[in-house]
Amino acid sequence: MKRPTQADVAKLAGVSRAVVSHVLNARTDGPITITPETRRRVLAAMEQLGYQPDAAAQSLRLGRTRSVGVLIPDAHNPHYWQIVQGIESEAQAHGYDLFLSSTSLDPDRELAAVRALMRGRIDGLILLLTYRGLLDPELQMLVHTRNPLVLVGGAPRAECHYDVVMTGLPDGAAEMMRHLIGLGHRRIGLVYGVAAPDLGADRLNAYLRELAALDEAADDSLVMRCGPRLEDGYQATLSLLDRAPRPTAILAINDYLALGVLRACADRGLRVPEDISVAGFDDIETAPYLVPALTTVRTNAEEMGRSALRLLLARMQQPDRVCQQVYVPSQLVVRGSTGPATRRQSAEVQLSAAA
Amino acid sequence: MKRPTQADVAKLAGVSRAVVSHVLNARTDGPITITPETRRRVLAAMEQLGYQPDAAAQSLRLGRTRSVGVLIPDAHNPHYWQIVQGIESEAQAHGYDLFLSSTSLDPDRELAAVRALMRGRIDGLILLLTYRGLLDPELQMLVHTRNPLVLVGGAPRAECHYDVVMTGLPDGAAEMMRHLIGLGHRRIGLVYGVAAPDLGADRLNAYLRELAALDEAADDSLVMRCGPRLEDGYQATLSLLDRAPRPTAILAINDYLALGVLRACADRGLRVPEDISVAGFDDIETAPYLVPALTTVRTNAEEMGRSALRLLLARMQQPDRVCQQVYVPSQLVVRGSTGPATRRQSAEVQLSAAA
DNA sequence: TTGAAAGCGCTACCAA
DNA sequence: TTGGTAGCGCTTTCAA
Repeated sequence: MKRPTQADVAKLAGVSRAVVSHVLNARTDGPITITPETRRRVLAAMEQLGYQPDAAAQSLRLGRTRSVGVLIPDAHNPHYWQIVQGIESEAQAHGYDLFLSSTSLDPDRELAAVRALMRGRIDGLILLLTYRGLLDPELQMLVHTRNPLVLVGGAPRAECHYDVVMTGLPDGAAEMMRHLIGLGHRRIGLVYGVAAPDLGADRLNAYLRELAALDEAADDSLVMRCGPRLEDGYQATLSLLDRAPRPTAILAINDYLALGVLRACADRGLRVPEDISVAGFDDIETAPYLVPALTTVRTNAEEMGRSALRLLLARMQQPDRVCQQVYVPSQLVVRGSTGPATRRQSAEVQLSAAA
Repeated sequence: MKRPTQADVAKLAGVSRAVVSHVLNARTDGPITITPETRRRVLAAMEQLGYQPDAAAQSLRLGRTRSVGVLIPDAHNPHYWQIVQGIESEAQAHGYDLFLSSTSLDPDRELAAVRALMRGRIDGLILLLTYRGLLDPELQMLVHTRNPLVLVGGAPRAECHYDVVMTGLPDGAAEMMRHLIGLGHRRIGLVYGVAAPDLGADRLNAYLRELAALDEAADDSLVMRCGPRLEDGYQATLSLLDRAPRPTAILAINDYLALGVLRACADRGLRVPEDISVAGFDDIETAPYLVPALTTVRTNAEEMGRSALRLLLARMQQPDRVCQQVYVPSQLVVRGSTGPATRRQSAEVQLSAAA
């Protein structure tokens, strides 16, 4: 009841194991030639036995596994799943399998994934976002030992130590701020719900810069730092809404948290966008179907995933090539959740402040 | 610049390769004993060289990989990701890695995953939902060749050929129907958006049964069959809403599609739940944060995932054990998206029918 | 208490 | 055109 091996196939077909291997790998390019008849017999024998080459033996022999690992930081946010999907489809297209591991920014889990790489379990690793636990020195060590590695979503940096897929979020966030400011919003809250302090730095910086461009004295008092869970975003928004004067617009660090923001606004009896504007980042698949449809910055998650895998494959084929930073642009998508800051809205704010 | 092997460690520590292996596997149970001093030297050598055992060699030798595969049918629906998360966390807890593959019910991709199992790439396979491509005979063949296999979400069946995690959706769907009927709804639409005809059979049957209990002459004219995409659900709902008389409630086959339903209602100017009630299935994480919060049937996705992995592990340890069907109960969760079918609502229906 | 060696299944080099 | 065979890195049995 054991799995059949090449030897079994060879015996049944009346040839040597080497021939079976050659037939299997279609080694007709070099000096090897197999009689069509022999070939047919071998294939028939494989079919009859239900033979499948053993992956472990192949990996051991060839020194590669045809599989890549992916590490995601937050298994709840659908945005990451979208990136994984891009990676997965591209991997499948190239005949690679995907190892998936989720860390909640847990250094132990990250280390486990890195070890999987170093144990030859996977041929390369894709990290979504930058990690606290996996600091630059460790990453550089990996690269130094010539382990293929791609970072997705890292900020662009002067020195390039490993391949990176960058988002256009910094530009997109600036565009978003100008959109809101253009609508007359001045008190714009930011629900900064991230698992690690600098995971949304790109958007935070754009937010602060655009506000400062408007008013030298702008501060970050409307930035609500909170955790990455939906409930965190919800609670953060509630306390933002209870400020006086109340913000006229709220920006969530991503679309996922924007759901919590919308809920909080509803619970305070505020209509979106008439009473308050709400927007997010990522353009998750459900964003256009929300009521109201969510204004956001599209980051093209699937494309990022595909780019990451392509980068990884290129690195695997050519370990010494100069490292690359691929830029996947983002763009503002205006939908129904943002609208003008009206006079009436300001009046309401005065009232609630007085109350 | 190659990875260090046990031989390198042995040489550096001045012992034989066998000793390294023993130290590595903490083989202190049997007749083997290693001097603490030797042990220390070996560990130091491993540390110094950054030694990691080679996974392929271990798999080849041991005949197992400590990894399991998961096949998901629809990478868009967040419900499946929730199940994957449950599988992943349980797998991690048991030291197993996870191979992920998504098929859009594509038989080729399913076959590829099954082959991965048969090639010894993974120790076991978890299939989310039943498949068109992978019909019973094939599955039984797999089981017959003693390949560990678990199905998640299959309907309960009399003969049990493989381990299954069942949902309580049939009961939950009946409960949901009684909830709507109790609110006075009679014309209840069903947006049946599935990738394969019978993937929602449990809910469809409950729907039809409860309607028939109410009115012998009930038919399925309010069942809108459509694809599994958000846009499909949206379009299906639009045509449902344009019926006269219009349904007073719409049930989506899952929460994901319910988003499309909510959007369609909004686009037709209908308020939920005042003008029309909407509900779904699964209780995806965002369901309580939608506006209005979604009434649904909770299926406990993470628990299903964890159960599936436990079942798989048990099967792997004991290939001959009698096959099991684990039941993960579901329960109705009433939130804001469902409300009474009011008289006014009926009047409106008349009006729109007349118009 | 430690070492030698077989062999897991495969690929690829070399000889015939 | 086909067959013999070394060896990938590891575990484990047996001998010393």
